Amino acid sequence: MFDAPNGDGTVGKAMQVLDQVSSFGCPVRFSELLADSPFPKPTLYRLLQTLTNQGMLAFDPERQTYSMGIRLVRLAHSAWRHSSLVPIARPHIESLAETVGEAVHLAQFDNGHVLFVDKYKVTDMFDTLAQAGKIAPGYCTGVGKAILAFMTEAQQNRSLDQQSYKAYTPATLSDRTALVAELAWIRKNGVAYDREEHEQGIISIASPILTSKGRVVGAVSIATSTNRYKISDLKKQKPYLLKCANLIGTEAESWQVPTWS
Amino acid sequence: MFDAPNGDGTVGKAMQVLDQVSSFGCPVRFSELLADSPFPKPTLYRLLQTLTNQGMLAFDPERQTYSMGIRLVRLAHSAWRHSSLVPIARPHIESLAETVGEAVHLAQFDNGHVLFVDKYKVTDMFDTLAQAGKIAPGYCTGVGKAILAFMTEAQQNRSLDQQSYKAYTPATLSDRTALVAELAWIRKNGVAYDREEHEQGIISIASPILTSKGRVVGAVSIATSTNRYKISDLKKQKPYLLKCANLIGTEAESWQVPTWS
DNA sequence: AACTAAGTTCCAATATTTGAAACTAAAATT
DNA sequence: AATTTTAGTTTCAAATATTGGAACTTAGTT
Repeated sequence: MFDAPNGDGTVGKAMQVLDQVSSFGCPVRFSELLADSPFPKPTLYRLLQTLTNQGMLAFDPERQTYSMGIRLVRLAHSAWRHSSLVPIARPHIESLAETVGEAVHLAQFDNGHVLFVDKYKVTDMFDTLAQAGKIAPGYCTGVGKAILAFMTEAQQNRSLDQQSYKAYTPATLSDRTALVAELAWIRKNGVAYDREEHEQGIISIASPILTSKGRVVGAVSIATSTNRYKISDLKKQKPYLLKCANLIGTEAESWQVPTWS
Repeated sequence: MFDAPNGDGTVGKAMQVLDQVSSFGCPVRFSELLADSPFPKPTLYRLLQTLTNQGMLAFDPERQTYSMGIRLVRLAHSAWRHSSLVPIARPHIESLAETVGEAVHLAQFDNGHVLFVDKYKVTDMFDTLAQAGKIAPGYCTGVGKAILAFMTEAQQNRSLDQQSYKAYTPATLSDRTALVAELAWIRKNGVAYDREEHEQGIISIASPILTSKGRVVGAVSIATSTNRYKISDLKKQKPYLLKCANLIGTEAESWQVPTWS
């Protein structure tokens, strides 16, 4: 065996534990973690201790529970400001949202998932923060499909394997074959549509953000609700969307190109 | 030697590297990192590789630079939603901001620094996200002093050692003795004032958030600018501020108590 | 073409991590 | 109150991953 299945040493294991705690989404006990951990008891125990020491996790001694640590917020602030598309994309997203009068999302890809890094909605500017950092599946969102469609074949295969293909709604493309066909269409068409595939009543049109060399670095979407608009209405916004994605792509070029494996 | 000065094993070192990259605040080359790294070349090299593999860092192959990884944004989202005071404090902060008509900040402590986890300003709801995750020094901010004043002696000593005591403005308390005296006063008085100690023209009144057992878990502040108000005006808001801090403290009690060492 | 600096790999010495088992503390049950 | 069960913590020798000096390979200069 060469090229271990995953996990680089102790650090890799520690990150796996972080993910696990994060996946619980609420303070969690040692034994709950142990129950579905690949690690033996003392190993998990020490990893948790180390991470807590480091402020990556927080431990509540009264309830004996672990949750995500505050240090992550500081580190992520850095990531968000410097490493994502946000700083470049902000002005373009704002102006697109104002032109079309609907919510605009900016997303990047992280380990098979779509990660929303910014959002702008004309009416309520509220939940920007609540949205940033949120994740959604790749196979059933507009932004997800737009990114998947324009990946290299190797990246795409790897990502398609990571999808759950759970049918969130009747419209969800819930198997790989259907998705692959759709991706081919998207690649030809240039934009992806979400026809209530993730959430009933929510539709969107999404465009990949490409660098001049054709590398996908993220996606922008215009999202709306079915009781306001139909897919055919979104289709009319395509030129604005493409222009926005294009501007971001060009500027991202001369800035920074993140890597996903 | 027993009990190493800091750093738990490989994971600790990896986190140190993350911090270092974060402190650059922009994409950074291997050699720049190496220049002020305590680690020898191959060690640093491998840590960077591991972290990049894990998505905690992003590597731009064209420019050969590292920056913070997108995975952190996902992890921090979790932290922000579940482990901070934000979910409990939100409504109270909003209502305080509306009562007093000024910007209200919510902060927690992270490794000697003040970490802003939420902000509410009546007029512009814009930069909530831009603010969350931001850090500021402990010794020269209202929230920082409020938290320091109410720590246990052990925590306080540890934190006082971590301050830089840099004089940001003429009003900055730029040595430990002066700060200790001020903290004693704050402890007696119940609230801390920032008299343009961090930023010229910005003043604030801050209250610690205490649990019923007297444990500090964060701080709230009302901040304003000197061309609108004076410290004596802020003093009048003290009862509202205390009430808000108190409500948050009580609710935080029955929720979750994070640990800082 | 020769030189320099930046980035990458080797490999034996070394320090860390590992996990079965033993132990302790706290609940739950008799 | 005594006993059993469960959850959390520690031990320690064996197994393993990490370490870093030095050598090597690129890429960029002069």
